[in-house]
Amino acid sequence: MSEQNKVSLPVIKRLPKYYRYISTMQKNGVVKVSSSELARIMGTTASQVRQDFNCFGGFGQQGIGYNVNVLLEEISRLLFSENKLDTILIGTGRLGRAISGYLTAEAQGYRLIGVFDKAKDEIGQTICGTQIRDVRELEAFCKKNRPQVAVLCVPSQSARELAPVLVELGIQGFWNFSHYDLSVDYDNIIVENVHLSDRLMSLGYRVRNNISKL
Amino acid sequence: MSEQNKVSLPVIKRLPKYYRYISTMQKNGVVKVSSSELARIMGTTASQVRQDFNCFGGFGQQGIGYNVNVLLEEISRLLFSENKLDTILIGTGRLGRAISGYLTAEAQGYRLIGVFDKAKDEIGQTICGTQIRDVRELEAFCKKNRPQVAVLCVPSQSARELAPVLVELGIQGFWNFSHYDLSVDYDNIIVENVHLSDRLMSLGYRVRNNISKL
DNA sequence: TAGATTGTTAATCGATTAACAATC
DNA sequence: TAGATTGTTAATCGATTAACAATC
Repeated sequence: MSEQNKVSLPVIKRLPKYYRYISTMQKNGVVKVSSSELARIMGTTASQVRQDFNCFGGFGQQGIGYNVNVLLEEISRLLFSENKLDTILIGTGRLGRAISGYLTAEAQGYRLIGVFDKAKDEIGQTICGTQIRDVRELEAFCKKNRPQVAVLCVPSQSARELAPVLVELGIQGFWNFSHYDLSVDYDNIIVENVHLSDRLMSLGYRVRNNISKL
Repeated sequence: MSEQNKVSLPVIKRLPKYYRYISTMQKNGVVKVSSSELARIMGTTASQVRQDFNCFGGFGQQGIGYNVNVLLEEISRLLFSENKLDTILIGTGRLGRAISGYLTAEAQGYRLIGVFDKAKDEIGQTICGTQIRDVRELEAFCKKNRPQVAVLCVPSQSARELAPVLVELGIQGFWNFSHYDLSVDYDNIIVENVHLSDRLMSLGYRVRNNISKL
């Protein structure tokens, strides 16, 4: 995979956006699109569109443009995969429940195989068809089922305690909703942080100071 | 406020992180910190810390470092404000409920003044002490109460329909959980997008291609 | 062939990092 | 005064944008 070295994080983070827009186009029966048209719709530049696609070898035809079906197929191939990522979720509070619903019902490329909490009254309940397990079973469960991804919907102190255990158990990627910054303490793991409170704070700053331009 | 022009978006997005770390320090009784120590703890560089703080005029003392109390006070002053932002939330599905709980209980600087849904069986229910209103009352409610921020926890089609109405009603900032890209269609509004599915897709790409480094 | 549009190289822009003078 | 550490200017780095040759 010499592919990956050329691809910067900003490009990777834009892939889902391309996926969204191109999916819609396909649904609407659009057959072909040029980089400039796509850029116009997405609010970016034609240069960026072409640069981005060329990180992965280039999906277009000179003089013609991009075939929507081909484009969607290539981007789907990049983002998804036949072998889904086995995923566990820890913390079944309101947010945890919302996220497990999403993971079960909508998320492509993931399979939610276990849900954990430490609260006695949560354990045993079923959410989205999965029974909530005692977090004390986590280690045994992971050793047996080898999940690759962990979703953390717990307070930051719990996240801090869970992190070394989960890393040790072979978790490669974290979807982190806690305030704890995993990436500061661990180098070789992959983390997507969703620090909701951070986003809300910077929104507030921007609203009060009227900073709209990205 | 000549302050604001010098401050780039990356800096603004880092403010909450500073706030988190410095709050913890204060709780732990730390009195003084240097840019290099703070950088070490936060996983960044001393240069960046000093540059960031100096966007706002500089909070430190040459030769000494930064006083934790002063630092926290200054950053709090930037992020929060005595006059809270009046906020409405639309969409009371699982995610909407989780977010309204968060807005009511934990979020600083915001006041949740209205919650809306279109489903008959949701309307009239109470979540976190707020009664769910019919989305058809939205216009009248906004004209009367003038909220500044709207939280969108609805599907993208609903978001697309709501956006022009809300902008017209004077909403300045959006916390957008839908897949619809508000910022493409509207220029002068402030949007914090939380595209959960996007983040999950890019996490998957990174896990499968083992791209950990930020 | 002429027009269109990509793939790719070059130029620009902005953010991060390094260096250092100011000063506590 | 010497040591430490900021504030601030300069250098570097990386990402975005522009330009253009290749080619359908």
